[in-house]
Amino acid sequence: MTAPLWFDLLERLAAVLDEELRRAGASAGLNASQVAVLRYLSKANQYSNTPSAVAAYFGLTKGTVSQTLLALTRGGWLRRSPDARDRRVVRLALTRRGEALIRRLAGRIAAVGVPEDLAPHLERLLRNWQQARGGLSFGLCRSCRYFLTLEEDRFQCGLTGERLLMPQPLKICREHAPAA
Amino acid sequence: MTAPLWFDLLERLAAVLDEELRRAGASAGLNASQVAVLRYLSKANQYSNTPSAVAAYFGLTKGTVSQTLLALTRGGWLRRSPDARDRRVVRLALTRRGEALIRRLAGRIAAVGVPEDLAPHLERLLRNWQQARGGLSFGLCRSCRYFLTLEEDRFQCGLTGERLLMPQPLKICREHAPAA
DNA sequence: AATTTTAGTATCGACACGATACTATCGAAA
DNA sequence: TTTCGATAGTATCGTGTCGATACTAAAATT
Repeated sequence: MTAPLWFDLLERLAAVLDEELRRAGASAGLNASQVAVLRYLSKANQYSNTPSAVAAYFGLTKGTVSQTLLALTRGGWLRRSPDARDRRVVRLALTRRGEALIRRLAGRIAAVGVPEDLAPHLERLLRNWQQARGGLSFGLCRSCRYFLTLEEDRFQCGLTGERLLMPQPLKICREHAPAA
Repeated sequence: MTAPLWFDLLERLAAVLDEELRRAGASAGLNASQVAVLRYLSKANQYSNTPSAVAAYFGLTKGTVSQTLLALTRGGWLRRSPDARDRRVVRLALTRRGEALIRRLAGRIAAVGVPEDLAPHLERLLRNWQQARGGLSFGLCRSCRYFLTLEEDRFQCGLTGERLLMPQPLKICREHAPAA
């Protein structure tokens, strides 16, 4: 029993990605995990910018994530604020420093020339794999089964009923459900 | 400046992969990094089963890798043996326990149904990215510029001149050079 | 023979990670 | 409305990762 070729290639890509994250954080004294968490939070929508969402995204325990968030907050990369409606919840947002770091990383990545039609293939792989594993999809809000377009530039979440303001539809949602 | 979509998808795939590795090692008391190293060594050819090759593959320092290999050796997952020709070199090989663990992981992955034409896309992405970064490719021996087929089932490395016995051509090589 | 390069180990400190135990808040049921 | 369970999060401990630095030994070069 040997693993399929796509898995071997993905492993190699993951190693390269990890090295990229490590390099991006090195000058700032951050490690790859910390940079990965900042990246996630820079893309998380209003339902997904909490410690438990981070834990679910990376498949880690709340305790582990709590530690990483503590380090990032101490370093001034992250800001924590209490949720207005549910006082158990902590909202996480990047500071200006954090955003600048993520932008620098994005700039380096954007320089990599890549075939046009790649993204759909990666999406298919991700969907199939997640379906086989039965986890959450963490897809883009806009691509969700519950995403509603009321009019031009007016959107709503069919699950919570809340209005979605603009960059939210382009972000990651922990409640994301793929189209049926 | 925002990162391209393929990078976001790859990040998510890497998180899922990491979770898979963590799960595979959990019952054996191994973490994701340790499982990743075992996976690499299960695929490394005769030029690539050494501590420095592991370090280069993952973009880590020799010291870091040395620690991980120590833990794996202590746990009986890995066997170390001196190289005959170069006495500085340590050769690494999985023990039967180590191979069994990797086989179990491969079995779970093989159950994931994936589109047929995926691998070429991943390969293109990997080549482009690595070219942009200027690192080693760690491709399959068989796909190397220096790989020679003498006759049916007789192969040779054009770089070292050595004969390559069979499963070597199917494995990863640290000296791999993509076809021009 | 002297020097440089390469392969690898040893040790330290910061942090990741899971496990366990804990607090606080929310929500539902009696 | 009290009780009870579920949920969000933190605290602490032990093992291991990781980079930095310093080191040994063998090979390659001059």
